[in-house]
Amino acid sequence: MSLENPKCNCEKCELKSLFFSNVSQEELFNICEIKYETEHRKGDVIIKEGDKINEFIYLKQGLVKLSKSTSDGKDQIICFSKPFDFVSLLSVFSSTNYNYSVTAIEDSVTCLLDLNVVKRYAQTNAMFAMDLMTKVSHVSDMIIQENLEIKRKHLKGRVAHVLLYFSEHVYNNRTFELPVSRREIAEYIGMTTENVIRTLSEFRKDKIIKIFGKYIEIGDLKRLENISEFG
Amino acid sequence: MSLENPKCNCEKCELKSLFFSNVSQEELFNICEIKYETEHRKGDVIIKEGDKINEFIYLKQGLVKLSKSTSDGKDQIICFSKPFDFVSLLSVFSSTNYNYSVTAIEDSVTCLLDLNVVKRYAQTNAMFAMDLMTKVSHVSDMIIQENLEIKRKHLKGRVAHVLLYFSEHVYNNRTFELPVSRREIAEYIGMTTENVIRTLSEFRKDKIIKIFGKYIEIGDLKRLENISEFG
DNA sequence: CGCGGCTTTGATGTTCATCAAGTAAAGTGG
DNA sequence: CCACTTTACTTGATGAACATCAAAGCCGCG
Repeated sequence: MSLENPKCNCEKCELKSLFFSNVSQEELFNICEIKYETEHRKGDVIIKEGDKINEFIYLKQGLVKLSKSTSDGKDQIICFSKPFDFVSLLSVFSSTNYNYSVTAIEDSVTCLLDLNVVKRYAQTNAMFAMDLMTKVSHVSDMIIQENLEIKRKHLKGRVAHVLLYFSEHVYNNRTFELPVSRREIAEYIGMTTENVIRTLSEFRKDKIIKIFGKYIEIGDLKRLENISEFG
Repeated sequence: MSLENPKCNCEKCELKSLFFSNVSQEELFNICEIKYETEHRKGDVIIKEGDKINEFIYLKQGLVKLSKSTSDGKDQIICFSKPFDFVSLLSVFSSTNYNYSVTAIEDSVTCLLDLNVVKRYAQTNAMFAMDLMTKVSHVSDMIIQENLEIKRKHLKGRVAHVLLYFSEHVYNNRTFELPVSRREIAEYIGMTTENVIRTLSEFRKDKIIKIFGKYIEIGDLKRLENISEFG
């Protein structure tokens, strides 16, 4: 183990403060020693549904989608995930194989650790295990809440919800570039592509949003929030 | 601490083998010392949405539903839970308050442990923490998978799915008593009560099931499975 | 340049929610 | 125990929401 290992800059990584806070400097070095940082272009598949889980992957930079393909060849999008939402965490401790795919929807950087090493540390360092659990629990909860929220809304409310999600939760901006296609929005909210497009056009006609291809500008935030809540 | 404590029969409890396997006999006695076993009648609310989380509750016997009420006063059912599916586990490690309610849909028995004590053990016993995490992770995964499954189906497929769920997953029998009302099925699959009833009636007319009030007998399993998969 | 995928709009039909109205069952208070 | 109220269940009629089908324009890419 070399302290000069160029890969080994984890002690500066934001990850440390998030869930390695109970891992000693020395342990961290050991974990870093076997880590791989990988860059992914928009569209790259990072994890393929069905693959064996051998690693502990987390998203350092970018944006990804979790999805699952149905028996009739279509895709369902489970959620979108930002850095530190630990995309690979979900099945990691309960399955041997991934039961969904992870795809970059923006250029992204992942950090890959050997799962067995992480597990070994978790089995000996209880505080670390607890931090992991809190994270797993929180991420799962978010997904379940979000799904309930979408489920109770109609088409317009769902589309409005997604726009607000990207605007507020991902980009913190009234103007942003949609990282997903209309079809992907449809796959996320469980409606057809055509109806997503029709709804966006309608919002545009009603001057609630402006559309420039992939770019969206929210013009009337209150109305959009109202549609999301009651529409 | 008394070994003759009448409450203290945890060492015989099935729970032990499930996720206290890495807890020593002595630790188990300490945990048992502060446990409360409670009986609930069908319909009783065990956990109320919004309540502070002070305890670690698990289902020892019976059947419950997890639900959440929407802003417009209706209910959404998140999942049904059998013993050892650890109903209170979900939010316990990520929130201070429950964000759903738990209600007995059959006469049930819960076991209540002090959350702080459980947490304290988890923070010192890494193997115990890992077992907990595996459980949390697995339960969450099941809920997410199940929701995706329902989402991709139409009315008939969803109703068929629910019938098969109770028949195969809960009762292991072609004949069973529905533990939920038609309205609750509707709240679970995200359709209206009327349409759930209509679909059940249709299945009856097509001789796929027999209905005697709450009792259901699956007559044509293959057709029901087919409807669940493709209908 | 042409191909495939993404986007858009319109027309049409299906699926489902809503409204209405009635029966059955189950709980409630005298 | 019975009248009363409420809740669950059931069916039909109607209209709204949404999927499907079709056709055309657009854009990026080999």
